[in-house]
Amino acid sequence: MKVSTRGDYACRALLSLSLHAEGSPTATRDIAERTSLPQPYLEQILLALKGAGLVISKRGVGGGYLLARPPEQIALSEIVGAVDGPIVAGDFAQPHTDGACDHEGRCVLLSVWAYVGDQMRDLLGSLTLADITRMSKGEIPWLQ
Amino acid sequence: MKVSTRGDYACRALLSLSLHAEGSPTATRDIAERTSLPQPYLEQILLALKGAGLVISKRGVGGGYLLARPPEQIALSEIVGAVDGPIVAGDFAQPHTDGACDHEGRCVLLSVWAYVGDQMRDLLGSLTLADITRMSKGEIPWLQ
DNA sequence: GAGTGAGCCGAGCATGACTGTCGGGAATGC
DNA sequence: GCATTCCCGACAGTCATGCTCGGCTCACTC
Repeated sequence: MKVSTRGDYACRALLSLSLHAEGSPTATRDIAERTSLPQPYLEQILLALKGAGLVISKRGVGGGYLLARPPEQIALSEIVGAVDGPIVAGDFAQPHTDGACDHEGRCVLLSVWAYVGDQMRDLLGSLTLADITRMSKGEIPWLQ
Repeated sequence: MKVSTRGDYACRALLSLSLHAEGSPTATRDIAERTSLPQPYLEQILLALKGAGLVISKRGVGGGYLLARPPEQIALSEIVGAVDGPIVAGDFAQPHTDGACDHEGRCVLLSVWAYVGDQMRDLLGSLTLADITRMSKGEIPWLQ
């Protein structure tokens, strides 16, 4: 799956929250400034992240967003999945709901795409927000 | 990257060629019938595959397409790359061409997406047309 | 050399996703 | 009651995708 800019933006926003975690909420505007993302768009994204339970929000003056869990417990797969939909390698119709494969090679390839999607999900699942936070701080080397 | 229906179609077409390899070219119409893909669309795809050097064509009566190489030497990454463009996890602008990272976490995530794209390319590069041909024939088990 | 079967190729088109913007409503705290 | 901030729906512009159509070109055969 190709992660869209939404997925990238979501990760950058959460990374920003992780880098400046001080217990108090961070306003959308501040996140937008720090990451230089378009603020209204970022609002939508944060809303989706809230819906997925990755952040919690606080309204009113002094409100904003907080990570719902420690960064070690937030995988990139969750972030991307929350804003870009399920992580799959190809979104095709389900195979043979009523019988066997009707056309040459169709189902074999569907299984291949499913496998690739699984691998991708595993990979993104093994990377946590804490990991990229440490990378960002230079504490651990970047992925080569 | 999400493989589009084009990528899926391309693989199915080449799989069909691999399954019915008899030395003589196979016409687009026959491939379309066997795979039940829309023929005009399939034409475009085969043209792209030809451009990538994966198939060779023969014009005129009795013409059609042939695999340019034995199936063992055709990786899925090549097929998908030929019709869907380069296999990447996110097609964002190149980072810091003129200096350092300007915005928080941007480059770290770019490196992450690049890494994920590499992993995906490796995975698809390790699967050959011969593999899925054997899977299709039931000679080896499907990927789980 | 005329006809036929096939690949080649460009144009076009409908649909939907993606990337945002905008305006207003609702909650919270001073 | 007022400012601040999240919440939410609508909408618009652009682009990729999936696919069709028509005609050209090449090669083989009779």
